[in-house]
Amino acid sequence: MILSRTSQYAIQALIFIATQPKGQPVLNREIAGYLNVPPAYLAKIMQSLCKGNLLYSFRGRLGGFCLREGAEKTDLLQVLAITEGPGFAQDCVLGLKVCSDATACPMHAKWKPIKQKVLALLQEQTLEKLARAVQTGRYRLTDLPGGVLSAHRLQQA
Amino acid sequence: MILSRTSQYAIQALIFIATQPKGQPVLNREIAGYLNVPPAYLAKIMQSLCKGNLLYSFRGRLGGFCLREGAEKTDLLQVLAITEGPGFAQDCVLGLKVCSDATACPMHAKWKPIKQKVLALLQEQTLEKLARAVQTGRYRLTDLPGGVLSAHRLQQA
DNA sequence: ACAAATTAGGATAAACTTCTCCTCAAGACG
DNA sequence: CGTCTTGAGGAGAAGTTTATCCTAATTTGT
Repeated sequence: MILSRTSQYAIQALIFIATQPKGQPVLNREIAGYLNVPPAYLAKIMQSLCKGNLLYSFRGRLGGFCLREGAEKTDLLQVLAITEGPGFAQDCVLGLKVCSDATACPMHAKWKPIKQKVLALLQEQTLEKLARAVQTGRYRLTDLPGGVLSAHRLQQA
Repeated sequence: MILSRTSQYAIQALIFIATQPKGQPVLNREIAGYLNVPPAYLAKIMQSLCKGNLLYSFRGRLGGFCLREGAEKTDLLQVLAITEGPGFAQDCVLGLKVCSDATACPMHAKWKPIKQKVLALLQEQTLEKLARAVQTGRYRLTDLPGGVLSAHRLQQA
């Protein structure tokens, strides 16, 4: 798997918030319910996204989370910097501590250009773009519910 | 990280064996020592590579592991099928259980071509090729030891 | 002031990965 | 046959990621 569960939840949550009316806080409970992920665990992730300056949080009634100003322009690489930690973009495929052009593992030369494509892709996908893609109804943010029901509904629509 | 430690050790070990004289068993101890990985853990991995039909194992004096006939042609995707399990090649970036052209996550369309490049790369790298790359001395299979010593020695040789 | 709702944060449990240790089985060699 | 060497395999320790629970702090509305 290329991304940790934490990162997957974080990305899903951020996209979901980006699809919601701007500036109106969304409850952790709502997000977790919609995404079908453990609420208490998601709460921790939301906390780290706040510390990473992507979200504002509000307590009490009318509380919840909403995107910080300009955060719709955040790209996935920035999100992953928070959830996977730095170094995510640099690790060697074979796990070598040092693997650069000067002194490399046997995969390095071939892997490098592909890794750069992956990184470029992550950088070009902003929350805004992903949210719009979901809003068209052609893409899903969550697993299919009971069965294939909703897939059929989508095709009809 | 894209590969588990187990997969990294497995690949390193296989490449190392592929650089050694063919048909002459290599000791687990030697491999672990060379790669600087925990011997007991590597032994488990070697076991699973045997069960995956990539290696033969021999017990007792003159024992050790060597590549099965034709195993030099094994590509990394085949190795990963053993160490990461099937489904490694199919997982959705966002973790959705079902994510196909018909019903996809918002990353799917962009991610698919890149994933295929990654898979193609893994498929084109065989143990044979990687072993040869290491044998030229221009690529390393292990971390630099104390300092940069061995890198210099390799360049001289 | 009080009650209700919500996030913050610490402690800890559960699950998985990585790693270790010990005993057993098998082969080589005297 | 006995001994040494090596991998096989089971049990479980250690570390990390994922998940849960409880209490405290903060905000809103009555």
